[in-house]
Amino acid sequence: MSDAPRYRFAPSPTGFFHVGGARTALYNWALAKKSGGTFVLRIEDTDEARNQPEWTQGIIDALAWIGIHQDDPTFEGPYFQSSYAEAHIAAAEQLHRDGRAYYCDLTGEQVQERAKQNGKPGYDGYSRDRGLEPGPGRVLRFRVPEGQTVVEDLVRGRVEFANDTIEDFVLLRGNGSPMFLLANVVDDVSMRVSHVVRAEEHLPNTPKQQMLWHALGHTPPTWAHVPVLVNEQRKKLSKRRDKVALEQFRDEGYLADAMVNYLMTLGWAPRGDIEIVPWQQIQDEFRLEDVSHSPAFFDLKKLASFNGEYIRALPLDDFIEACRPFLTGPDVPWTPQQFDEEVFRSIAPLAQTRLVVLPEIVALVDFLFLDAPPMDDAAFTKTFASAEANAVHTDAIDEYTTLSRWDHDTLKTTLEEIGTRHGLKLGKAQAPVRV
RNA sequence: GCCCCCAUCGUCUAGUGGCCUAGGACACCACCCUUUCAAGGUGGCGGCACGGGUUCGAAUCCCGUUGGGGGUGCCA
Repeated sequence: MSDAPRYRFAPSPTGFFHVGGARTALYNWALAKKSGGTFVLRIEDTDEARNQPEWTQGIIDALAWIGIHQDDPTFEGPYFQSSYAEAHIAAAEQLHRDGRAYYCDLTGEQVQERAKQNGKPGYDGYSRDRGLEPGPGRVLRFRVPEGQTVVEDLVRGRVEFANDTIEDFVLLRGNGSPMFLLANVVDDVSMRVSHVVRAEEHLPNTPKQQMLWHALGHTPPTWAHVPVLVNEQRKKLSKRRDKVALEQFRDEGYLADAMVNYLMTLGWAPRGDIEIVPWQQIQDEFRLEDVSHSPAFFDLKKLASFNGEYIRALPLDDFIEACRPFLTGPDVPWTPQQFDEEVFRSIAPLAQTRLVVLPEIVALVDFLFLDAPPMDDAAFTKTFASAEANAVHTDAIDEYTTLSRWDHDTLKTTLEEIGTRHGLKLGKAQAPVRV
């Protein structure tokens, strides 16, 4: 058995891939790659019914987009948590036999009632010593030991929890099915996970998992809880309020490299003063110990800036290929007959410095393929407010129509002359023509 | 309520007791370049939450306050 580190990445199948999850995946991936270890993908849901194949495929596709490929030797999985229920239950029963867990017949309501009477929230350990046997409706609870639990966290350091603040949590539901916490630990043990790198929101349940590791007779993994990504209100990014689906960024014309680079600068920074760096450098330099402790605001503006830089840095052919989906899709305003690949090719270098996201390419080049391209009404009204502007425009149409040579210099000289005739300098004269 | 985490420009960060008059990036502003818009160049604005310690010396260590966030399910 190899002792190379094994990093597990465990998203739940929610129908889309969260940008925060993407960053965590990238952390795990960089570490696995750098160490010669393994990236273990586990689809996290104990309920078989919720595992939709297309959602799993969505996760795999999204991972592939950001460079985490299923066919890479570093990649292992996907595993489905729901298919290991038997092992989870067996582990729970073992815990019961060992006296580390006990059955309880209180319903959720009864637990709450007792809590109210006690003046203390949570389960009070009512059935600890009642020696109940398993039975329908009875849950199996973990017997939290006395003392304290110390979590050694790679990004946060030493975190202490007093065990008496942790209630005897449920391992098996009344219907016998395993809870996520248990399932997680059992799977981590059997998949020989050595490093658990996940979002900070999981820190409070880490002592529970750690106790389970010990109770099951194993040494807990190395923990690392990375800060969450937040919105402008400093709240954790959520699907309801915020744009968080990685797939959406992909579809809206963000480059994967830009996205990856940007995500990695949230909570971490490469050495030196340059933030835009190749993945290889990120992979080499990334360390969990250097990850920031505080939440990071996901800034669309900065992402846009990164994207623009990455677009500009693309070799021409790559740029053209990157634009293609947005030039030939069903939403494009021109017909395939109107679109001219060669014409596009010649103007592409000019367009390349003007894009923030790829779909903007359409509005930039549509006048080349359309008889009547959409106009900016505001700009039109403003520009054509003066008589001179209208005159320049009319003259330009006349003269451009009969021009012998249609090139940069001739066009410019002609327009300059027209402008002079109407008392306008080139800067002003060209405006109506451009509009 | 209880538990846990966090705190450097508006934002993302560098900084691990003297290299800090706190560096970079995004955003913003100005100027340059320019036939437009961009791109590019130059410059500017702007920050160590507060109060106590420790130390010859603190953004950096300790304590407290305040503020923010997360967790507290027979969800994952």
